[in-house]
Amino acid sequence: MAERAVSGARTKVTDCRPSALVSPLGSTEAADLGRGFSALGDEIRLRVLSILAAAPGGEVCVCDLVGPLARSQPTVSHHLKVLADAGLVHGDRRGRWVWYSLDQARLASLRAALEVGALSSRSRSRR
Amino acid sequence: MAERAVSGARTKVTDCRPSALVSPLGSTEAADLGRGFSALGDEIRLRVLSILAAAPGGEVCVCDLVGPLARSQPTVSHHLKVLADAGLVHGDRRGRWVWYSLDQARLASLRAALEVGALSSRSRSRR
DNA sequence: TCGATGTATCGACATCTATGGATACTACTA
DNA sequence: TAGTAGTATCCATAGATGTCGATACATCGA
Repeated sequence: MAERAVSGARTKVTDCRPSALVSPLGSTEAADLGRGFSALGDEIRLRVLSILAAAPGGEVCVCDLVGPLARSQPTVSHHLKVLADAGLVHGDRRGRWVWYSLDQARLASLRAALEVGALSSRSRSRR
Repeated sequence: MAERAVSGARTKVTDCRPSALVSPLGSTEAADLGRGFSALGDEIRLRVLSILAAAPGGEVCVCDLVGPLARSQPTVSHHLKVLADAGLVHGDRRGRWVWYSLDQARLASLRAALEVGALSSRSRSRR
């Protein structure tokens, strides 16, 4: 492989073959994290989470999201489903309304995954 | 609006109008975070970050990614561009090779954004 | 300068996703 | 039992995205 320059100067290199570099993040875990971050990768959904986080009691009725988000009710419902499927929020029906709240554990696990240490080693401390 | 049940019992409610609930996360910031998380929302790209994080010296040559990721060279290049555009990695050409490394500050800022406190209040501590 | 090698870009394609209107479902109320 | 209101699902559509072969670009060595 192309050896790293240990201190500025490169060692003599003639080829660059795929090395024994083993990804410390397995496909399964990467896929799970990917689903979580993918759900976070949308402005509307981030604003939903933000509203939930800021709400007194930590929960918000769907009817209180449609207005601030400036999206149709079906679209808001769709985003809530994406967030729920990703494990980031949880809906609780009470009568006609459904109240959504954050899943802080899931949020914390995604946050933890962004630590360089977590990215590079999953050997121990499986969150 | 549909008032929250303060302690189990709901107060009498007759309607549910959009409230003065103001999203504490502005559209601009949400869009920027969204770009970051969107880049993280892919298995291949997460594995790239993982490999970078685990690499001695914190950097890896593109040629050492194609094999482990089991994707074509153009595809790997595409993903690296997505990560770079999102500010998550940085490429450095040295001769024929390009070495990529993590942008740990960007990673940290995304991680910080996932704290419930950060989600709910951006008033102070603008990271 | 020419050939070889590593990387990025282009082009095309299949798939995924955000969006919202129409509508079904659920629960409250008269 | 209707009628009403809040939410979810269905459907269609436009745009975004992942993938890779072909090819252009950049750099090194002869």
